[in-house]
Amino acid sequence: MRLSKRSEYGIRAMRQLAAQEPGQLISLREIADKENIPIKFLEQIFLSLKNTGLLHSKSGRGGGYYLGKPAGDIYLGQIVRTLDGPLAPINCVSETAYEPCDCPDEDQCGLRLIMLDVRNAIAGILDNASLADMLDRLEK
Amino acid sequence: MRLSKRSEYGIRAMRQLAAQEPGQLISLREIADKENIPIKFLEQIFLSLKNTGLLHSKSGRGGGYYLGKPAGDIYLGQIVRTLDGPLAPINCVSETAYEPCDCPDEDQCGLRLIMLDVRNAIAGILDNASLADMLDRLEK
DNA sequence: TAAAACCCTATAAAATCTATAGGATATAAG
DNA sequence: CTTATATCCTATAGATTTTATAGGGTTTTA
Repeated sequence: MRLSKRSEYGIRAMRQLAAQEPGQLISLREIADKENIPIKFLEQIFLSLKNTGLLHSKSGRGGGYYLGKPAGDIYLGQIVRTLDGPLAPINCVSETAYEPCDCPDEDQCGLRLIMLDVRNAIAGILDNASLADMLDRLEK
Repeated sequence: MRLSKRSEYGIRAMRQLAAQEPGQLISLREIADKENIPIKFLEQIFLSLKNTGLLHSKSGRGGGYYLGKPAGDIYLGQIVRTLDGPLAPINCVSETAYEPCDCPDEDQCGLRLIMLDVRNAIAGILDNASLADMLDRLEK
């Protein structure tokens, strides 16, 4: 039930961007240094986040990254799904990557129903926790 | 956020035992056949479950496995922790494998607080879902 | 035109997960 | 008392995933 380094790094990096004035750029190097993340690994992570629109960038000298949406509209669930794949513990309870399992009746499989609860609980938290929320909790 | 095959197999196998009359033995072979689990892999899984007391066994001809406790007292949380390790997404929110992270103040780290919610949600479900509950849900 | 930044793909290195192998030990039946 | 059947236990192979690095290309600004 682990959060990968990939996601952890991604979230921490996004938090740096969220703490910035909206639209303000930060370079990869600066974020990697501040958060102690291997820079080339973070580059890959940012590439994925760009592809799903959570991040924008500006190339060239003086360039950098900035959030694709207001920090209040970026939820950890989106970040984790982008970087780690589905939140669901097993595919037969996934919203984004559903695949049938081979139990005879999915609606009567106790294991599946419990894992569905787990999925819903995880998604309920991560899909309601925005980067802005994360910063707020920090300030309290 | 995935449940390993190891845990899935373990839970499914334990469910077979839970469906039995209390104290009734089933052999490894029979369970592996019924649940379509590689027998030698299941053997390893059972070894771990025996070590944590969730399973007992009887050697020799006519031997087999049976639950170490009533099905109502064996919770999925225990099985998953035994087979997959801690439920927590990151170690700094783990009850069973706590390790400090390197944020300056853990009580003010928004990421940690959210992951703590996630851990508590997962544990809240899996530590309250027994094998007996799982069978009940099946019958409804 | 040179420096600094992002862009993108490939690959290496490490770790983890899944599965198999094989012999040791225990028990019951014949 | 021997054989068949089962668990016990450790080692290791094979596959996959995760983490990290490499390296060259493109864009932009000074």
